[in-house]
Amino acid sequence: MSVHLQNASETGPFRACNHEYKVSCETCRLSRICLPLALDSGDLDQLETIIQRGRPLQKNELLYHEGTPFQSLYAVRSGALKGYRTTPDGREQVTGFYLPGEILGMDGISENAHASSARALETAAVCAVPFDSLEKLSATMPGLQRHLFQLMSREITEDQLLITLLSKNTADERVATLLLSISRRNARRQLSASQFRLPMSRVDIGNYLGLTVETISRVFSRLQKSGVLSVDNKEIEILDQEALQQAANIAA
Amino acid sequence: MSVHLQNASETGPFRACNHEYKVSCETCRLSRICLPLALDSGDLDQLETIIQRGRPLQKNELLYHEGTPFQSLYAVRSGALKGYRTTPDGREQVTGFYLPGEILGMDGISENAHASSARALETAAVCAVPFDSLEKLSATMPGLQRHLFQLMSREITEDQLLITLLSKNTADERVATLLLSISRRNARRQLSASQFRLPMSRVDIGNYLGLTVETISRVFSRLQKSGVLSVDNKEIEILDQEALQQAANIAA
DNA sequence: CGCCAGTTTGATTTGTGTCAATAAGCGTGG
DNA sequence: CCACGCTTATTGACACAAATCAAACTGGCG
Repeated sequence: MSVHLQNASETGPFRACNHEYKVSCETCRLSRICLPLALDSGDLDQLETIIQRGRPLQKNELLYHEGTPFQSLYAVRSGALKGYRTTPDGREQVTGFYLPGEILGMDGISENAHASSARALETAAVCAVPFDSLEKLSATMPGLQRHLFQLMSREITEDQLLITLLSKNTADERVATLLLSISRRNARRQLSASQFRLPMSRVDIGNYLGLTVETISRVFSRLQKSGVLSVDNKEIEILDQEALQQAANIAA
Repeated sequence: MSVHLQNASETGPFRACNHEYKVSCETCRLSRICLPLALDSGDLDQLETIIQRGRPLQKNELLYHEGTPFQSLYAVRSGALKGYRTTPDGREQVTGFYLPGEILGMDGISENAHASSARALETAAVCAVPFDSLEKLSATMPGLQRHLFQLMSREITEDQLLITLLSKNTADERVATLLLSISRRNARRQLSASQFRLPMSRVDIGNYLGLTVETISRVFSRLQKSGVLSVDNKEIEILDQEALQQAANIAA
């Protein structure tokens, strides 16, 4: 299946390396869309004390693996990751892509073990937030507690949107919707909404959208031929936002 | 679309009726699988004070509607409900079925408005738990806070399972998986795992599984002909648990 | 008892998967 | 710097599972 089945809790970046990665939430330009959102500077200092930062993950490196003990939530600082589950017959289902400022790992809470795996799609820096500390902290910080509830609730509604997409929409609509989602998330980080590089492969896109690689490729070709997109491998330019939204068929 | 678009917060069962529905978590036989799980009797008393119980919902009655203000989580006491979202083009996507002891409404937390709607599939009794009270309570009751996090986390992993099902499995596998899920949830409530009545229509099943009514009907016929099931409209008997699990293709 | 929503079954169409082959990136080492 | 090999992406021909269209049947409820 893969050569990257190491146990992240033993050999992962947060134990194997003792370098200091001098970054703080306070100076992080993602703080307004990340965990710190909604915290005043006093509370932020407390949060700061529990956050761990390790060496960046290499492309294809595993952050955590399904079944291993759950300890932390993770915030993406740079790069991108994919979340996925392995089906009982050994295939992979990509359940989400995680871009800077986004939080992953919440599916591990219920069983105290990760229900999915996470792998870096490119070199990626990640902050680890030990969940037991976060739990204790959130009991004394109503804003944090609420933010965590909201974060998990948002994940639920986003999963429901994906369920709807998979259940009701055509290949073209699915791809268009994903592109619009990435575009919007880029804009949120002050990046271009119309020009960007996809961090994931066609295989991952197809897997995420319940389609084959070939179909993804065909859809890209079609959208390019009709002048909606300019596609150069992973480099995407949205030429006609309007038309792309049309193609997504109002399922944003 | 529907004649049941009333605003639940104004005309719903928790305001319209002043009857006392004398039930308590302590005497409820669902308490071990519901919210009270993991609470000692002192904490339970506190929880008890915030829970509201209204008159039962009629079949097809709306519990809450997407877009309306979020106030409470709901626990199913009896009957069954479906959760669904309306797509931008007016179709419906069923996102889940809720049986006694199960909690719904968590997708409303992130935006303070319900992201989905919930409708009774049959006469159903429901407990409402005002979320702001629950939040305050959980700040002082670590067990409750943890339980809520776990509940939401479980919802996420279940949504991920549905995503995988929709993305990777055939019609037969999807139907078999749903039947096994309902069977397992019945068993959890001490009911028969092999004989039960489906509370939802074929349309709802198809909608939930991303298939048409006709396909659902054909799958039931096939499973019956091959001796795996006995199907009499909504009355289901699992004749060969083993074979059904086989049909679900290890995607439990 | 009759009506209408819900269900079943059949015939046909279609979007996407599968199989196959070529082409284009990209890292590695000569 | 180019040559090599491997992974990833594109394009085409064909197959198939499920959708669609159509019609008959069933059963619950007024």
